[in-house]
Formats: sequence, structure tokens, C-alpha cells
Amino acid sequence: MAREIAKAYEPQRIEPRWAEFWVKEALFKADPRARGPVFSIVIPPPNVTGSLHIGHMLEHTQIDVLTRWHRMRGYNTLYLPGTDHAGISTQRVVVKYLADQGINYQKLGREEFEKQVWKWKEEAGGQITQQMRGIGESCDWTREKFTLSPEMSRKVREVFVRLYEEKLIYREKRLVNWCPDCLTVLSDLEVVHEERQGHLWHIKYPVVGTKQFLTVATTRPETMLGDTAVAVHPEDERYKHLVGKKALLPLMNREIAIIADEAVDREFGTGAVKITPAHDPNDLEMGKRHNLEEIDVMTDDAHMNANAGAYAGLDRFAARKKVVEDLKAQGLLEKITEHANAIGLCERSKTVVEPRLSTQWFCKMKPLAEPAIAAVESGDILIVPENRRTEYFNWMTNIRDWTISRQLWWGHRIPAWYCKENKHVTVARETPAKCAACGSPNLEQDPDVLDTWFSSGLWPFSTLGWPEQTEDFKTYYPTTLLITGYDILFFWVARMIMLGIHFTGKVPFRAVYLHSLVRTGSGEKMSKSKGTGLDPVELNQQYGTDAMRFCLASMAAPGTDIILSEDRLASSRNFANKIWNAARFLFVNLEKYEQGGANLEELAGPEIRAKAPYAVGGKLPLVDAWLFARLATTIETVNDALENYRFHEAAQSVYQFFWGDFCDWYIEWVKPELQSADRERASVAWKNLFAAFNAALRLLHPFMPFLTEELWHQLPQLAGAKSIALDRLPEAQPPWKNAEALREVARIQEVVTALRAIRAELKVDAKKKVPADFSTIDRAMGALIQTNREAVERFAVLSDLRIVPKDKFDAKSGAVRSTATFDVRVAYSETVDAGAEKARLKKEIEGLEKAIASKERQLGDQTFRSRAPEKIIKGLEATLAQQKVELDKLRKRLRDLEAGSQAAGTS
RNA sequence: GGGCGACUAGCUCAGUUGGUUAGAGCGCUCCCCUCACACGGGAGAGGUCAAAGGUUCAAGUCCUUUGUCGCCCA
Repeated sequence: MAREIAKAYEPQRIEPRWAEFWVKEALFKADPRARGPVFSIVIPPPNVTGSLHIGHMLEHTQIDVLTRWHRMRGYNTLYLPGTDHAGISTQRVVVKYLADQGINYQKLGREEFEKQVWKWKEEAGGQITQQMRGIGESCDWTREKFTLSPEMSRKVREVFVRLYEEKLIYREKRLVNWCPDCLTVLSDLEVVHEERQGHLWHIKYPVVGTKQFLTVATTRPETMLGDTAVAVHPEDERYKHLVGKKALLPLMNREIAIIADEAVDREFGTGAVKITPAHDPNDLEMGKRHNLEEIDVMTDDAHMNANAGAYAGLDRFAARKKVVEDLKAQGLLEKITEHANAIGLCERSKTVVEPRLSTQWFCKMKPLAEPAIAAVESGDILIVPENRRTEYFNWMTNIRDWTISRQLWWGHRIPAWYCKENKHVTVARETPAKCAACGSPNLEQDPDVLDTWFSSGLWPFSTLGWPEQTEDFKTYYPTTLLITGYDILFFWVARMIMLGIHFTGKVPFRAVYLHSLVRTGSGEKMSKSKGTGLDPVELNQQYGTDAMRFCLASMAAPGTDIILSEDRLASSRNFANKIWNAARFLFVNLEKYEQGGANLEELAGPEIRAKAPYAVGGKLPLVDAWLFARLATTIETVNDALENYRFHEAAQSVYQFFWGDFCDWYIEWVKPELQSADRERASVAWKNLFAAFNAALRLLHPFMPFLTEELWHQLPQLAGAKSIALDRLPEAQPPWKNAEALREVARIQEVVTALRAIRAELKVDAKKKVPADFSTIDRAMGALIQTNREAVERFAVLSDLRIVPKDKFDAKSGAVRSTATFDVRVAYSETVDAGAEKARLKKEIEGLEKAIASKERQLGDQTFRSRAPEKIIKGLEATLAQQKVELDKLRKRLRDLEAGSQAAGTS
């Protein structure tokens, strides 16, 4: 029965099948009662309306690699998926969607709008989780959660009420960050700062009762309409005499006080500043000290209001222009200078944030932060990479109260009710029928919703059942690990730690791995809006999801951002293809072998593989010993690397093993044995080959789940075994370790490489078999080459490898390569390019001379000898001795060549 | 303004606690469509580890300063 195996790996034909299989069979459904140590991880919930971008791809690759890896090591594993309702951004999306259809959301009304968003969520919200299924993430889909589901909502209320009862949540009028575009308050974190070139306007304020002017400098002239004072520094000699007098506020013709306050910076501008308490945080503080009136001159969408007199109705920037023009016309504008300042922008809309007096809900952070700081300090939570700890501590120790209310319609409604009569506040878990204070039945719920991050802050415990002590909660909480981007360390990670500890008494996760960001070729953060993003879905289609995963993993060194390129992706695809073709080789050749009466089950069955490696006549062939030794090393490297989040090291190591060791050397080496007439020898080769191949597939599986699943199914497996994902990771068996085999094969490889180098230099046709000489002073090596002569001949395409004694070795003709321990020579009819050979030798000699000189200098130094460790000195001496031998040989060879070419009259 | 990180081959990056001629992938050069794979095989070229100073027997690795770039906080 002939197998149809495509010549090149075509992921598009294989991936969808397994993706579907994994979901359909619910292979990754967790069982809290299952045995084994626990590995649990919750997804950083992506925006429900979003689609998979390259950042998710990296994050989810890392999560899934570690999840699959743990599962295959026998852990009781849970990867819990879900999505976030993403308040502002979802609301913005739907508002725009409605607007595009000519619908004004405000006219629609709150209730109808919310219905529209839910509808949108039901229709478009499944995209990202569908994509996650498509890329084969090993989630437990039965436990999928949504931050705004009724179930999660109850938990959010519970948390809010408890914090309120503990006086950690309060309502207050403050100057907040207001986004006039989103029409909501923002937390400090949602304001991004940007350095911009602006102006400093110098405005003359007439001093009442004099002919004098007091000039103030401001970056925001339009706010002067709300000025309630002018302030100077009490020690400032220039202005001392004016303190206590009044200034006449231009344009408004309002008399305002001239006050003295130490907070004034004498160096800034003119040293006199206008004070607008309702529009500037510093001014507000000063205003409080001096009992100044707070005049808000703007509306919520940043137009001037009635308090702005003639300017009412103008947009704040139009008002600025008009104010400046009018001042100029009245001769009150002294000058305009250039001035760079950092302005706050709304993270979402990029609108300039307006400081605005407003009543909002706040969460007190200090008491929550303290245990959260301690948890990281003590190591209860490990932050990787470690340098992010500093950032965490800095932010946490300077933490400020968190504005948790948002003027949105999409989100968790704040569970606070006000009675119409007395404005009493009732905060409750269940919708109250009457006011808790006065018993009034006329209650109105607070219209605001909670910051999205408030509910995501509960994610690790709310998704696992808290406040109920469910089996899931008891088994899987605290979660083992959190993997997320460092850009949300404060937004999310810090808040989860604070809330997790506060409500469960335990840290929410044992470790946080902060992954890098994926950047574009020019080093920018990829952005969909700028069109600089790579679309992972499209690239997965083109190169294969396995290639994408492998590529990202192989570049994911902790702490450095990733610059992804298609070239790199192609190289990962090539790797997948290489493995595919190795499998193809196995199956195609097995068919030939099967004609002799063997079958796959006998050579590759699970119980057969378990006993590998097999020996021939009681002796394990060298190359087989070597392969399993390399496999053991690779397994250890991969495990150690993944243990420490060194994805790149793990990927690189398995790549090297599969391609370099398994394909390039092992398969090539045993090719003839596989069809050997000696049945014992052949069957041992086949058994070892399949066993190693199967182990390598399992080792690779966390990185390339699809390809490995496909090939695993083509090998015989235990009855009832459903998936490689549920198989065990190979373990480095102690008997596999074999330093001697590693050393010996390395020596053979050295000889082969030297011979191939000569062939290349002589430009011997690739298929042309040539005779060669080998000589060594090392008896063990002589024996080694003698024993493995056939392999060397095949690797180096030789007709005959003669092993000659040192004194019979003819180093004067043909082409020669030498190391300290051996020499090889190929005599071929065509002459050596003496010029090129001499140049090569000279360069080698030069390098060696330098290396030798530096070693001699070091070894000759008594201080070095007395202080350096023995091991280093011995090592240096050994290398030095070797290099001296090599140098001698090279020099001799060069002399011979020069003499030869003189004799022959060539250059 | 305060803090952090980066600077290593043409490109993108590794390089654990200082220790023997600094590695990988891609690209490049030369040879080869050899019966698993041209998404391949073989052989090569290519680096004064940003600069200067210091510590040390020994520095890509530790310290200081400078430069360039990036990030976080204010």
C-alpha cells in the first residue's frame, strides 16, 4: 500500500483538520480532580471585538508552548480562555458603526444602545476566539469567560460593595482627566504624554487703581476666562508691592486678587502666573489654600460655556485663537515665545485631555498596594525579566488613587443608588428598593460604569469561581503563571496583584512573564491604524501556523523586542518542511524495506520504541549512541530553557538537533544500513531511527503542534492514544548520556569536514569519488577512523580512504588539511590553486600566531599562574600545545608549497 | 526633570555567574537539480563586541564618562 506524501509540506492542508479535532474532542478540558502537579494559566482576555494581531500571536504562542509543555510533562493543566468587554474601545467601535449608518447613539438612548452593543458582540465578538481555535491553542473552551457576563458581573458587584464597605472606594469632586471626545473621565494611566512645540503667551493684566500692568505667561490663554487670581512668589522683589492689590481680568472685566504663594516658580515666564483652579491641578491646590473661587469655563465636549462670556459656544482651540486676537487688539498681548511642553492625550482618541472638576468614584490604592509590593519583594510573585521589578516598585510606591468610574454606557454599572429627595447614597449587591438612609423609594442608579480594568483586575479568581470555593478555585488558584505584555504591567498586572491578595488572601499567580513587543522593520510598535502591522492570520495561511509559532518562539529572548521579518518566517517554514521530508524519507524507504517482510508496527510500535536504543550483536552502534546522547542533551536544554522562559534557546536547540544532528548526520549515516541485507542490522537501524524521530516530534510538539500531530498519527501509537498533545515529553534517560560517543562522532565529523573542504578547494565534482589519505598520531583516533571508514568514505565521497602511518604520509603533493592530531590528503589529477592555498595558509598562520602569542604571554605571567584556577591554566596549556603543532604543520605546508611552485615555475 | 534598557557579522539577534581562536538564522560568494528535501546539500567570506578611561592575572561580560536610539514615570 503506497502512501501519498506530498513532496513539500503544505500546512494549509493539515492545520485546519487538527485545529478542529482538538476542539471537537475537547482534549484540553481540565479536570480539577486529575492527578499531578498543577499548571494553570488564564489568558489575558483580548478585546471581544478585536481580531488576532501579531502581539496576540506572540503572547498566545508563549502561553500555549508552556501549556503544552507542562501538559506533556504530566501536569494537571488548565489554560482558561476568555474575552474582555473593553469599555471605551468597544463603545467607540459601535458608536462609529452606528454613525456610519446615520444613527446617533445618544438619540438611540442607553437601553437601545446597550442592546446594539450586545448584538454586535454576539455577531462580531466571536472572531478572536475562533481565530484562537484556528491556531490550535490548547485552551479549555468549556471554561471560556467574558468579563461582562452576568456571572462575572455579580463578582464585580461583590468586590465593589466590599471595597465600599471597607472605605476603600469613595466618591469625590476632583480635578480629573477628561476626554472631551470620549466624554468620560480617564485614569492617570489612560493619559499618554507627548512632547509638543507650543507657545508661551505673555498677557498684560492691568493692576486695579494703577496704570501698571502685571504680565503673566501662560500656555493656555483660553483658560484665563476662568481665572480667579494672579499669583507671585512672596519673596519676589519685582512683585512684592502688588500683593494684596487686584488685577482686572482682561476680556472678562472681573477683578481678581493678586496673591503670594511659595509654589510659584520665579524662573518660569515672568514669575507671575494666572490662577485657574477649575482647569489646572496646581492652580486648584493653590486655590484651596487661598479660598479662591473655581470657575469652570468649559462644557464636557470642550466648548466654552456661559462662564466664558462672549466666548461661550466656541471650541477650546477656537476660543484660544479668539482670546489671543482680542488681547492683541486691546494691546494686552506683550509677546509670544516658543515653548515646548508635554501635553496629555487620551490614549484611545488622542484628544488633548482637559483637566476638569468633576465628581467621580475613586479607589484608594495605598492600603492595597502595600501587600502587593511585599508579595513581589518577598518573591511570592516572580517577575521576569527581573528588571521590570524596578518599574513595578517605582509605580507602586508612588501610587495614586484610581478613578474607577467612567461616563460610558458599555460596562459594569456602578452599584450605587441615589435617592431623589436627599441624594443619599445606597451601595448594594442587589438592586435596592429604598434608600438605606431615609427609606425613600425614589432611587436612581448611578449612570456611570466601572473602568474595564476594574473587572479584569479580578480575572484570575473571578474566572475560577470566586467567591465560591469551587473545585476549580481550590485546584487552580493561585494560577501558576501569567504571560502578558510589559505595556500593561500597571494597568492590569499590578491591579490583579492588589485585588487578588486583598480578596483571596493569596497572590493571583506565582510568576509573571512579561513578553516583548513585536515591532516593524523600522523598530516601531506595530500598529493597525498606521498600516504597519503584519497580519498573523494571513501569514499563518502563507507560511503555516507552526512556522509562525516557531519563528516567534525562536526570537523571543526575554527582555528584547522582536523585529519580525518574512525572511525569518520563511526559515521557520523551511524547518517544518525539513521535518516533513525527513518523515517522507522514512516512510518511502520503509516501503522498500517492507517488501523484505517487515512492517511498521514491528519497527516503530510504541513498545518497540520504549526500549530503544537497540544494539547490534550486543553492541550499540556508535552513531546510534551518539544520536541518543545528543537527544538527551537536547531534551535537557529544552526543559531547562523553558523552565526559565528562554523560548529562543529551546527553539534553537530543538532546531539544531532535528536538522543538524538527526537529518544531516544520523539519517545520512544509517542510510545504507536501512536497506542492509543483514536483517538484524537493518532492523536495529530502523527501530532506533523511529524511536529517536518519535521522541524528537514530542519534544518539538509544543512549538509546532500541527506538523507533529500529523506525523505522530502516521506512527503506530498505543491503543486509545488520541493525540501527541496528551503523550509524554521524552525524558533524557541516564543510559543515553554518552560523552565518549559525542566526542568520537565529533572527531569523525572533523575529518569529514576537512576532506570536504579539500574537495571544494580542488573543485572536485560532487559525484566524483576520489582517493584520500588519513594519518594520525593518536592511536585511538586511528582505530576510530578505521572502524568508521565506510561512513567517512560516504560522507566525503571517497573511492578509498587509506590510513597511513605518519612517516608514510605524503604532505607534499595533493591538497592537505591538518589539525594537531590528524592530517588528511586528497590527491587529484587537477592541480591545487597554489595562490589561493597559500593565501589561506598565511591567514590561518597569522591567526594562530596571534592566539599562541597571547597564550604564551599569559602563561608566562607568574601572577596569572598563581591566581587563575587550575582548570583554566591546564586548558590553556593544552590548547597552546595543540596550536603549536598545528602552526608547525601549516608553516611546513606553506614552505613546501612555495618550494614546489618555484620548482614548477608557477606562482 | 527622575529612572530603565539597548548598541556584537551586510540585516535581525544569541552570548547564563568575567576565563581557552565571539555564535545562530537570513543575506552574500563558490560548487552541486546525488534516488527525503533547491523550502535542499557541501564549502567559504564576513566582527578592533558604539567610543574613551578604569578595576582585574584575565573584560563582549564589572565600574565611570560620553555618544546614539528606545521605553517608563513626572
